[in-house]
Amino acid sequence: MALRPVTRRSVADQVFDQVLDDVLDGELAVGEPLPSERRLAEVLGISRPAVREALQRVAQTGLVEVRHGGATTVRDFRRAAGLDLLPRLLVRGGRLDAAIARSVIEARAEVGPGIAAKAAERGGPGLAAELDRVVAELEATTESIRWQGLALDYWDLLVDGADSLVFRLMFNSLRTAYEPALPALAAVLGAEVGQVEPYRLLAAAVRAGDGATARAAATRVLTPTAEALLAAFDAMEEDA
Amino acid sequence: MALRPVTRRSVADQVFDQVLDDVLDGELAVGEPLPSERRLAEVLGISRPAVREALQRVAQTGLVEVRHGGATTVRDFRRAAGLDLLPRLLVRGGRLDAAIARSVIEARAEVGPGIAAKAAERGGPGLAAELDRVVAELEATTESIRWQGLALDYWDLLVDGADSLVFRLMFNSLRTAYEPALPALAAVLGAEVGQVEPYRLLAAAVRAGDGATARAAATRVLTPTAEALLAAFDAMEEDA
DNA sequence: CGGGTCAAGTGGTCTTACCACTTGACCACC
DNA sequence: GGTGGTCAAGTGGTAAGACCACTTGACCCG
Repeated sequence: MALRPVTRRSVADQVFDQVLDDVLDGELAVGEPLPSERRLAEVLGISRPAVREALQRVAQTGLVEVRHGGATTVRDFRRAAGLDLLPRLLVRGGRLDAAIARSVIEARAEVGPGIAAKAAERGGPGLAAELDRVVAELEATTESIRWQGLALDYWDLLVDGADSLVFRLMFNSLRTAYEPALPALAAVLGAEVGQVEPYRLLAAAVRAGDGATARAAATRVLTPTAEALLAAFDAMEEDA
Repeated sequence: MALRPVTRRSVADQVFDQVLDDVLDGELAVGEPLPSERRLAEVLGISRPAVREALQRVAQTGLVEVRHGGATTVRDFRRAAGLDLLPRLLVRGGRLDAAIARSVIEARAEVGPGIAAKAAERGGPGLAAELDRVVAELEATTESIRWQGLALDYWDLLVDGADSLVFRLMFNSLRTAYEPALPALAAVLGAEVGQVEPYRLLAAAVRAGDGATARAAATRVLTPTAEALLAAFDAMEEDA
């Protein structure tokens, strides 16, 4: 009996999602005014405070601008939104957006090695020991989803070791986007299970405090999954 | 007569800021429950919907978790927050946080070259032409603040050229954090005004479509300001 | 001790009313 | 012709009070 947590979404949550989707889909053009709060409340059959909660949250993400006395208008999310919007963009309507996913992989390949280098310079043997522990678990794991989860933990440790709040926040945003898609990705990445060696080498570079080597090792950690995922996306698009 | 826009902050905004600050300052420990919405409304002398708007927004940033029927509790923002929180962290209480600023500079140095490389590979001569236009303006500018503003525009173009949504969103978040501090930074960076050459070389690399050269050129663009800022922060801390 | 019950407290929602602000039309006045 | 004042309509901002839905923990029972 496989039970899944029951989800109860508040009305404000639902409105929030609806407005977000409409803006991201372009159904609401940039500069266009939204219906008034009263009108939205009436049309949606909910109270005005509920509408307000949703709109205020949308405003905080930068997708709309609400002006006292004036209309609430749609903004260009490509200009105004921050990285926190990524999870919403990556998986839309329950489906992965291949273009965005490619962009995520690119960014990962670009930023990851830098994090590894900083971690090597600052983490010390304590970090290396923790990494080794995860490596040991990786080695003993055959299940794909769990394997990917451990890989994420591994990077979590590296980000901690890099001791940079900006990288930490970036990682959090990326992880939040990545995690919901993990089961789907794990299916594609099944082949990678077992390639523990790059992770071991990276941990060794961290232990040695060797930033340059860690940087190169990180690239070797990231490249296989990047290539597998990109190939999978290409195949997906040919299907469509 | 130097007029500045009048700012009217809603009560929900003020509560939002207060709670955010209390959490970031650690006045509210992780795991600790917040007062109930009714209690907050009473203590602050405002209505409950106003409190709710604020708390829902705080929850969206990941700093607290609100559970129906249970208490609203503080979360560890280092684990839960995304990059959108950066502006709030960088400047706290009207003052720049040196540690965070260092982290921003680090990240910029790490990510910037990658963006430049992608832009060179994908931007084409059209992008190069736009960059050259900004370079010409840079050359003609002696005022420090305006110079920094143009530098930001230059990077904005590069990010567009890189054609990566993730980098775009990262840049937006960083820019939002950077911009309020720009006047203060410009004062420190006054010496850099006039070093247009690196920007010109980077534009040339973009025109040539040479990613590797662009990467190196970007480093040369970023290094001078990075060093100047780091030195300034060190001096700041000695004062204190 | 396991399990059911219940009351208290909390967040979720609705309704209604009023305040503050923006907008645009209209109109005097120079 | 343009300047500024006035006003009404519409919008977002706020308040108050009442219920509903849920969690928690104390309590009681078998």
